[in-house]
Amino acid sequence: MPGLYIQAPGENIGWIMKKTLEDICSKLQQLNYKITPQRQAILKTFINKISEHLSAEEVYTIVKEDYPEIGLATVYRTLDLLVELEVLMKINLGDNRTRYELNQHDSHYHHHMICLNCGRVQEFDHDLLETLEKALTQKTGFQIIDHQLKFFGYCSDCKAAT
Amino acid sequence: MPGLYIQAPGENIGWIMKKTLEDICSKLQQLNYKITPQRQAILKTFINKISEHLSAEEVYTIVKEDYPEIGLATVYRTLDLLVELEVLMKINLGDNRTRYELNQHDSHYHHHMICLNCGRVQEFDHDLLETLEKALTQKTGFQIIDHQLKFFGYCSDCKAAT
DNA sequence: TTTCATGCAAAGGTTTTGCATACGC
DNA sequence: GCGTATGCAAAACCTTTGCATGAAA
Repeated sequence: MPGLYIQAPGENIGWIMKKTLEDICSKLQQLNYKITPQRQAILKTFINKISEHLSAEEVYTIVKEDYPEIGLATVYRTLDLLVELEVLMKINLGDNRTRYELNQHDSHYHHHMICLNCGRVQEFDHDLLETLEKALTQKTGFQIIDHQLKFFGYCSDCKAAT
Repeated sequence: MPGLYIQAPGENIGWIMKKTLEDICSKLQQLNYKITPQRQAILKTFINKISEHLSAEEVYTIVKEDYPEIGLATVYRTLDLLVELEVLMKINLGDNRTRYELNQHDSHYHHHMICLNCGRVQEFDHDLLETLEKALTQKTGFQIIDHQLKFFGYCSDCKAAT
């Protein structure tokens, strides 16, 4: 079976299909974007670091290890492009900088739990929201394409420490 | 009955109790913060503009009308203080700037629907999420204090226009 | 060869900070 | 009067842009 498989964090709800580097590159190619080593290096960063929430600066630092001549502007331009192509999505964790994450079309229900004490970000996948979305569409006529859900609170470790 | 009452936007689910300026000022006073005209002016901005999502610059512009000598740094410092005191909460609408909103403890279930076409932000209150939160706490031990939920899609107007 | 992508540096925008002054209590 | 809050200006960040060069197709 083709594709990289990752396990959903937090709980054992099965396996989620992920795009490979080749899939994304052929998408770029079809749209007449060039496959440069910089773009590949940035893509690899996300594919290797799945379920992280990287800022542009963090991507820059990671990519610089393998590709020291890359410029920060290229990182920003590539991230913008990948968001445009829906390969990545922007998220915000409240620290005044945009963060990026692989856009998992297959795991649409992807939420963050942010600990107010230690700052740890956990993920949680759940499809219960589907009911809420249906009710919302019925009542308001708003057609939902995507969502972002953040829970703020205290993680089990911090709760235990008090 | 004391308190300012506002109607929940989007649908007619009743009236929600809101904090008055006096309530918040007495909270400041109790914590030994000084009641300055600048702080009052900023608070009034949020109380008068309920259900808006103001950036620091927007607050600055509005307050300047009544209080032209105010500085932008004061606005930032006051907003930080009010977030600290849980009078306001930070939200992010994806436009690279922090926005602030009255923290409605009583209407905990407060979500945003952001139109990908026209950028309109509607609000939606719903308590269905309670079930999801309970399931999440049971499974992960994460104690939820607050949440932010964003739906991205197309509002009824934009959907009709296509 | 043509066109697009890159790197650098500068500029733009938002948010924070240092410090002397002003003001609430 | 004491101690905090303010205004101003500068600095610190994050992000975008212009332009000459370099590399992909």
